Amino acid sequence: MVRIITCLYKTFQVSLQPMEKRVRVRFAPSPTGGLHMGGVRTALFNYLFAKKHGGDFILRIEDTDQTRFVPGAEEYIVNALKWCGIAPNEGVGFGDGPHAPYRQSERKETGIYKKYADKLIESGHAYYAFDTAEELEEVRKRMEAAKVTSWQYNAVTRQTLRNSLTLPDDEVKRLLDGGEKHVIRLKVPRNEEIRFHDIIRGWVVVNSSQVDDKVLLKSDGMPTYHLAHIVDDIEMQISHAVRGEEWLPSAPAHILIYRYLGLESEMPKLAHLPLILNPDGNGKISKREARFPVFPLSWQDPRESTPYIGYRESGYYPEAFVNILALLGWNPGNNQEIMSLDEMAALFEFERVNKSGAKFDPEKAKWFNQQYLRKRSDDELAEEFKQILKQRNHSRKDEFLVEFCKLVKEKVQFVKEFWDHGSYFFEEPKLQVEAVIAKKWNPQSKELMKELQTVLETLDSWNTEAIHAAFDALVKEKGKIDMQLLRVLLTGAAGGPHLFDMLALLGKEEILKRFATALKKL
RNA sequence: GCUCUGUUCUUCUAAAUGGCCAGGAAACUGCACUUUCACUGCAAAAAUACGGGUUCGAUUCCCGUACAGAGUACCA
Repeated sequence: MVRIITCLYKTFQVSLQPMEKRVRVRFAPSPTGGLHMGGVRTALFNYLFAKKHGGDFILRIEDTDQTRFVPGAEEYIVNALKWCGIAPNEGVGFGDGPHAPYRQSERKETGIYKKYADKLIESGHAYYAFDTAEELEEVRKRMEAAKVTSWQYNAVTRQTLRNSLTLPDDEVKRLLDGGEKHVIRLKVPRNEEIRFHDIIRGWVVVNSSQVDDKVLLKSDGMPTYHLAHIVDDIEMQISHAVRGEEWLPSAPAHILIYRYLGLESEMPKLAHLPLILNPDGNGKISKREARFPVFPLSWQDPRESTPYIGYRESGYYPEAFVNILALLGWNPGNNQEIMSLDEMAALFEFERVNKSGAKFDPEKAKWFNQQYLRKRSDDELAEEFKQILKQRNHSRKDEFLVEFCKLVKEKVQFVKEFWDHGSYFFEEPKLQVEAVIAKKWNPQSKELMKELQTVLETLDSWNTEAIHAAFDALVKEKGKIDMQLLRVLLTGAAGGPHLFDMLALLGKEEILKRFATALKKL
């Protein structure tokens, strides 16, 4: 009877977990390069979830692979999260906290991972393996030649390899004492059904025959991800492990580790996020081929010569960037698309995260930025545009810039585009004989323009209404004046803001000067 | 190859535990407003991968096929 109850309990353990556990989530990247948008989204979902439940959001650096360490990557990650406005409240770069250190390489020094690995050895759920990486490589090659497609170190094959399960005890002891290089592997049962629940995907069942005897502790003494993240999640009292879909296949191994450690009841709930896919073609986003930014901030890989441009440098607002990311795989259930972090957090839940991967649409991303740009006041935009103007060695009075932004605002998606759409407000227009002029320029229109010039010259007050009135009066007297021709003459552009507004802003002196040069040139 | 996970308009997606003409957004097209471009408004077009079941009824449940993604390391 007790057995049955225990068995039932084990089966439903996950769902019987107390719900009151404080929400503590972590983002745990490895510093192997710049953090790309997929990683940022994982961080974002963690952040939103923590925020919604008033929990903690932790940044842990998983730097257990010394060979892949990239200088600057960690700092980049910290800066990226800050720029996005989703700063963790605990962890590397964010003031640490009660569970310091938060870098696995430093945590390793405390012996914590070894302790857990030894525990598994003691309970008979892990063993020492002395096969070198080269030897195993050799085996794999041989098996491949023999048409065995995926050879694994597992319940069957470990019986023919050099490990503490096949070697005599005294031999094992001798090797260990002699400092022989070895790893510690998880002893995965041969044929056992492993069930686990994912908040996003529901129940997943995998047979243990599909999971290999994962290395837990490497020969250099470092833990692998599999061991390290579990130890840390337990030690840091993580309530929900939120990570990318690429971890789903190894989740069964993780369940086993928790189970063998006797920690299944303390195991964090799992949520595997869908991937962000490339807009054209298939597959995940590749930083090399993408025709849109992949990184939040520009990233210069020390191993490569050309930097990758970031969203920030492309002119995206962090609010827009984060908003785009949030809606890739999640939606609030209503039709709202533009949301602040606070609004998103209030609405966020994993149950509303999609199971399938989402293709990223760069065009819609721009639209998002445009929405946020429009929310800015003309004053704010002027302030932002001032920087860009400065780079071009121009400056204007604030009042001019505010008015300029007001006129051009509706045409742009990015602040930097103010320049593209209105450079002629700051520089002399380039008067090329383009199609418009070629078609419309003749002695008659030239005469009209001259007349207009004279009329404007005598104008006392210079504002939209006065210019408009003067213009109308002239049209009444002399006939129709081609607005587009006039525009091209004065700006060099075929389109733009309302003509009279533009004249008013540019000022009488400047307009008359432009009339003069245009008439002289043509 | 094997394992796992997916599959609603071109794209992101909605439609609590099966039930009104499958909804919204981006893009595209048209119209209106602008003596321009844009903005805005309106309109149009556009989907349940395929084949079987279960059911009075399936986007929703089950099976198969196809396609896609991920994993298959002493990497994370």
